[in-house]
Amino acid sequence: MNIGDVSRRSGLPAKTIRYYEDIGLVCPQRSENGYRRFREQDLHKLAFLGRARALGFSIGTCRALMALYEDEGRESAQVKRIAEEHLAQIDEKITQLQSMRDTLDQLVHACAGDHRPDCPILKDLARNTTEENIGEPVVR
Amino acid sequence: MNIGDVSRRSGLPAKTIRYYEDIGLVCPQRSENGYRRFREQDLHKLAFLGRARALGFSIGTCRALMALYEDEGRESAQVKRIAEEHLAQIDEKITQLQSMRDTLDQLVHACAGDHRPDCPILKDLARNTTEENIGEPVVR
DNA sequence: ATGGGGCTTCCAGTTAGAGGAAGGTCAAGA
DNA sequence: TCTTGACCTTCCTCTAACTGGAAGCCCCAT
Repeated sequence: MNIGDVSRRSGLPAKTIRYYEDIGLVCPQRSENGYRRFREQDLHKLAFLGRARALGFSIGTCRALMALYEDEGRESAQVKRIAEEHLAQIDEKITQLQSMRDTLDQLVHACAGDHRPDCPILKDLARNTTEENIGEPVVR
Repeated sequence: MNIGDVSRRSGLPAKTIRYYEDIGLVCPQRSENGYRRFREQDLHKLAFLGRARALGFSIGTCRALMALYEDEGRESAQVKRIAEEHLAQIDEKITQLQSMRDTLDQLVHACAGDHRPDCPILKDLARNTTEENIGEPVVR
C-alpha cells in the first residue's frame, strides 16, 4: 500500500501519516522508488491512532496507549487510569466552556443588536476598571 | 505605571502584555530609561482584552471588539453578531467534547481496571477498520 | 513525449503566549 | 560608595499537531 491507500482506508490525511512517521509512531518500509510501503499492520496502527486522537488523547498519550496495546503483559488498570485522567480533563474543559457559554449567552440576550451604539457586551468587557470616563480620552 | 504595575492590576502576565504590544494591541509610551510607561487608558484596554480573552475570543476577534468599543458610530448589532458567532463555536466545541466524554465514559465503565490485560478500551481503539459504523464505539 | 496524478523532501506558518539568557536600571541598606 | 535584589529590556527558542506550498521525481496512459 502506498500512502494514498492508507490515507483513504484510515481516514487520516497523508500529511498526518508522514508526520506520524516523523515522530516515530509508525515505521513503514520503503519501496525501491523511495515510496513508503505500508503493511496491514501499519494501517491497523494508524487506524488505532486515528480513533485515539478522535477521542481527544494527546499524541503522547496515544503513544502510551499503543505501547500498552502491544504489551501482552499490561494490566487493564493502567489503561483505565489513563482514560480516567483524560476523562477528567475533558470534564474540566467542558465546565470551563459551559461557564463561558453562560456568560456569553446572558450578554448576547442583553444586547439589543440594533443600529444604536449602546451595547451591554462591550459595557461588560469594559467594566470594573479604575477608569471612570469610559469613552472619553484621557489626556495628561 | 511600569509593566509590573499593570500586570498586577490587569491580572495579565508581563509577558502577555509585551506580546500584546508586539502585535499592536496596546501602545504604551516609553520612559527615559526605556521602560514601558502605561497610562490608565492602557490599563483599561488591557483589562478589556483580558476579559474578552477569558470569554474565549481569539486575539483577532478581540481586536475587532476593541475597534468597535472605540468606534462611537458602531451599531450594537455588529457586536452582537460577533458574540453570537463565538457562542455558536463554543456550543459546537461543547457538543464535540460531550460526545467524546460520553464515549470515553462508556469505555471506562466497561473496563475492569484490574491486573488482567483484557481491556475494552484498547479493544475499541483497535476495532477493525473494515467494520461498519466506523467512528462509533463498540461498547453499548 | 506529454500530461496528470501520486509520491518525495524541505520550509514556513498556525495560537497565544511561556521560558530563559544576557544585560541595563533603580532604590535601599551596610 | 558599593552592593544587592527587584525590576526592566531585547532576543531567541519552544510549545501541539498538524497544514500548505514549492520544487522535483515516478508511473501510467495516451
